[in-house]
Amino acid sequence: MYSLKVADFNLHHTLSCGQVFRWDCTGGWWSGIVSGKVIRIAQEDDELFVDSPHSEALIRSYFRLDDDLGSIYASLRRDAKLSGLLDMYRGLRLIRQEPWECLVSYLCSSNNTIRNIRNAIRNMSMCFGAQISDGKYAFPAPEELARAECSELRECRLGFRADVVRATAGLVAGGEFDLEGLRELRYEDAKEALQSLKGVGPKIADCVCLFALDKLEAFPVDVHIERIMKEYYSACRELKKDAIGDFARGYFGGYCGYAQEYLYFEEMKKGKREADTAISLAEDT
DNA sequence: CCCCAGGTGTCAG
DNA sequence: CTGACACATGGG
Repeated sequence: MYSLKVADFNLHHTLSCGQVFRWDCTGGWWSGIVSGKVIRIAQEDDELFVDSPHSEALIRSYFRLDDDLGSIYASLRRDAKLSGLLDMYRGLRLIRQEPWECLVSYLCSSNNTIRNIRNAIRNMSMCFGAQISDGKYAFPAPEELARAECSELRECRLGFRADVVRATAGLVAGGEFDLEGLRELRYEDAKEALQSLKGVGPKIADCVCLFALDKLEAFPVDVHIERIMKEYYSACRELKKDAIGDFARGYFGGYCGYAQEYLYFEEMKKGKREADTAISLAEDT
């Protein structure tokens, strides 16, 4: 167990905003699995308490604690809407995910719910990943998923996504697709390369670029982002998803990926508030 | 039994 | 190039 001082960091926002799928919070402590090792972590004010075999350097890299949020915020304050979100969710940071787990996670995201995505990832890890400790499993390597039968992946509740996950695992395990190498490419080239994979379109490619490949100018546009962008920015009213991403890059600039995360978190919380309201209204009747 | 969920591939027009 | 539709699975 060790601690480290942090500034402009909010652990809870960072892990709750929907960018990662394998973290859980109990009693103020978050626990997750990164690079095959368990991390337990908690925050009190500007101090982070870490219980993990991972080094402090790994933790700092994973949570992007070296990003200068002050200057990123300054570059994003283009309007009152986003500016309000930056203040409301101050300290929310992008996470530097592992490319392979990130790619598979978002392959599972198409036409799916967060809950089902989390279950599929947990099932795959239990079936094909190395056991770390009681009930804890590493995310399976490409070779491990490449060895899986599609029927076994179906049993992990991947649904129609089983085929593309297995095919992608085969390409990455066989060295035919150099996922790690994409980090060296420009954003546009990395995105194009990802889209050559079956099951990867513009949205999933942008997620991998942003969450795992350090392409902070990526702006994934899903149905939620499309909705909130059209609500906040009249220029987006008539635009399609791809054009909304281009608009965001031009409007917010090179750190628009950070803007996307705040907008997504807000839209997610708004949806949850509406659902809670609907429940309480139903209880009233 | 309807609809929807961090989309994408396919196939008419 | 554009729009409609299917796709497994779980939940409202």
